[in-house]
Amino acid sequence: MDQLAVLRTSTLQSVLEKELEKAVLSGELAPGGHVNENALSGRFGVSRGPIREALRALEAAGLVHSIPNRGFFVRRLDLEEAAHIYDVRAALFGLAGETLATSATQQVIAGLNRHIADMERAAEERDFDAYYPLNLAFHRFIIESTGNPVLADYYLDLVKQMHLFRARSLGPGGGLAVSNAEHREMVAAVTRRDPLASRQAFTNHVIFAKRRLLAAEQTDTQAKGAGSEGA
Amino acid sequence: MDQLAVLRTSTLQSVLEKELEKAVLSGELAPGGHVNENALSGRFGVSRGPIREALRALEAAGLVHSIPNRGFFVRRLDLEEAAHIYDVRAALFGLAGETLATSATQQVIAGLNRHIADMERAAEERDFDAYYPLNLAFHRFIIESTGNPVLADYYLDLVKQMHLFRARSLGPGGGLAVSNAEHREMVAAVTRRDPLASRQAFTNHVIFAKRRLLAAEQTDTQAKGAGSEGA
DNA sequence: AAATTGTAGATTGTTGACAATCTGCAATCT
DNA sequence: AGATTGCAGATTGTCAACAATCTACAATTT
Repeated sequence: MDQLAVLRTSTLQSVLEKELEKAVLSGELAPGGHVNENALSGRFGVSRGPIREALRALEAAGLVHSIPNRGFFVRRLDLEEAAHIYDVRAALFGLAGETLATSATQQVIAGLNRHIADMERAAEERDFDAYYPLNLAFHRFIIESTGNPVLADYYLDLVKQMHLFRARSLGPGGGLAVSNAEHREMVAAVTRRDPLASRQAFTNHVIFAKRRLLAAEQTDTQAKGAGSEGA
Repeated sequence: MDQLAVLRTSTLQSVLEKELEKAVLSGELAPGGHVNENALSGRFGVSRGPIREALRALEAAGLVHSIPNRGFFVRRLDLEEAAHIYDVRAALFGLAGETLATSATQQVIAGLNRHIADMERAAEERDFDAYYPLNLAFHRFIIESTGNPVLADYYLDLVKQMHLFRARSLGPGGGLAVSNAEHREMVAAVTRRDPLASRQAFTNHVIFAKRRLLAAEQTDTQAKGAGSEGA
């Protein structure tokens, strides 16, 4: 029974798309780099047709772009584009906050608190490797709890695109404890059933992340050449 | 010189995509209907390969969807999906309003007023056929004046998807004078350089349109239920 | 007569091949 | 020497054909 459902959704096309997306997001296909159709064709054991279809889909998702007669290239984000993405993300996340404050079930609120507890534990233990995926899961849980698939699709798309930015500045160096304080304020507003405050808290959470990125980038370009950050 | 630039961007792929999009949005390919690849192949004089690539792009844009071994179908929106789209559109339009209030040049503000004047003239003359494209142009001008291409892309995409909703309820019957009052409030807030009020006015403009649609749909289904209930 | 099975036609999914274009390098010219 | 031209290899854009799958209708069975 389950196998049938899997087969019906897990078609070659969707598998290819996921696989190519993984290759792009993992950095295996370097940002700005050229995508060789033949190489992919050989690697996945399919002809170029399906590969090109999958690449068209990734193009629409903003992960690659194509130049006529030159082929596909992995998209590379500069700081300006990253800032634009953050602004749109902030607006969408604000909508998520407003929506949750008006319509979240007790179950969802419990879920939010559970996620926060997980993250706080990781933060206390200084477990940076664990924190990042937890944070991602938290955002994903939020956006999918809104019950608005359009919102979820667009938001997750933006998060994906963000991975194409050269520096992952928001990673370990970012504000870990800061972030958690923001998280608590978000959940508090939702629990309080205050749509306006919730929207603001959710929007701010992304805007603050944007500012942290811009600030880090600023100091980075000032001291260009010195990558003294502990990797 | 200009010709070269045209050739460089106007590739077969992009032309096909635009042409297919037009066919979908004009209703020539009926919502919910099956898309026959062979027919399109013959009609445009190209093989199925490029057609399928273009369809994959339209799929990512939410205009068609595919079912394995059955092919592509023109997407059909139900009321719930339309409502979700409106909510996201409202959030994005709100961001546009906030952005314009903080960073619009005098030139942009002049442009806004010019658009509004055009629409008011059409409204006074009860020229409904002229009003609709003017309104579209107004929205397009706004979203492109923000200087945020990510925002513009996503917003225009949502507007496109909206065309797939069965009823164009917001057309002539909608609030024409009402809409214009909202427009004036939007531009006033931008001119006043009030980001908060501007965001609210822009968001409301879309939310009110959503409510008008829902209300129209409500009375529509009531009337249907009272009458003959067959199809 | 209703349901089931089988078959023919149509449609999609995928492939391999060919023409057009681009890239990099060597040979040529000023 | 430096710049230009021409060629060879690689890569993309497109096509036509084949296999797999689906749909619709007729024949068969109960």
